[in-house]
Amino acid sequence: MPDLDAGMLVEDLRRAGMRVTTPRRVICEVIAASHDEHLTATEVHARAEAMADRGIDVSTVYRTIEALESVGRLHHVHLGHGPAVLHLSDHADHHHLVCEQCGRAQDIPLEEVADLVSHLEERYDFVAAGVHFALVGRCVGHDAVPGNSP
Amino acid sequence: MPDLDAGMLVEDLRRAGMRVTTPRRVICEVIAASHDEHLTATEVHARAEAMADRGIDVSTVYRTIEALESVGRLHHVHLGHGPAVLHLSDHADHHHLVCEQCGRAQDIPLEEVADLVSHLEERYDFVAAGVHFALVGRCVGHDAVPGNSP
DNA sequence: TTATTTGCAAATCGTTTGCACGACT
DNA sequence: AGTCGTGCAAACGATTTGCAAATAA
Repeated sequence: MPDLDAGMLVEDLRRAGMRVTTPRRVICEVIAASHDEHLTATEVHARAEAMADRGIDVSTVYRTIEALESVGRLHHVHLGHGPAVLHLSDHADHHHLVCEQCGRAQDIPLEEVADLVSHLEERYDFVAAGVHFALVGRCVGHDAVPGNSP
Repeated sequence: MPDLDAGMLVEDLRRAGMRVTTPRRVICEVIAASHDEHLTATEVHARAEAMADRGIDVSTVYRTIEALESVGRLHHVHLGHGPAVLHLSDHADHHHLVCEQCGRAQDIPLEEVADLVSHLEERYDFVAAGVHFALVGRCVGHDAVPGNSP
């Protein structure tokens, strides 16, 4: 099941004239299997190394991510502080509520913000990128008066 | 005119039991004078050094930013890729449209998103932090079909 | 005086790059 | 065969930290 998607990613690379190598295949596998998780490059790297017999370099992961992005299959977003997280374009059916305390990102469906986004695009001559929307705050568990941090 | 705000920042630090030093005074000066610009820590550092007679270390800038944040006077947000940008809390009357091409951030007034935000807060048990809202995309000049980057 | 801050230098984290070797097509 | 991708190591920018000397309270 995850294999199907990985194949599509790989195909897209090939179609774009790029080469299909073992590291790339593995990385596509990992990314395809992640579905709507919010993996970071480092996490992809870890899983790829775990999955492959041979070691894979982080730079290769970044370069493959770049390749997949150039083909329009993938996006990376900087939610809140930490590292960037990846999203498959076809899973880009949500936005994020990011907790600045625990860093967790809760997904919110597209429709919730669709009206606002199209309004803003029209009003400000702007083209929103798929998943690149984040509202930062605190989830209830971490609710606190701003400025009263421990 | 910028002096007034700087004084308030400094006062808040003092009130919180923190010490008021020359570097801090200068940094507050710079931040207060920046109003609704989106300064990065590095830019604050540059301006502070330019303004002071003595050199000021970046780490001092970061620590002062942290101090001002702990007092609730300041926030820093990661808009798009690059470094974090600062916002005075009382200038937190806007959100951002961030162009992923040129990195520029256009302000959008609070009211534009107020309804959505309160809706999301209610629906998802979430407390939004003032300015921490960013919609990433491309401004018209940089409009392009995703995946067709040069 | 005495706890805080400072500056400096070094460490960290995420990401990028140069380069010679190895592998797709 | 020739180009493109790889690993490695080193460079990078942003941010953080340890520590001894300087300073506000």
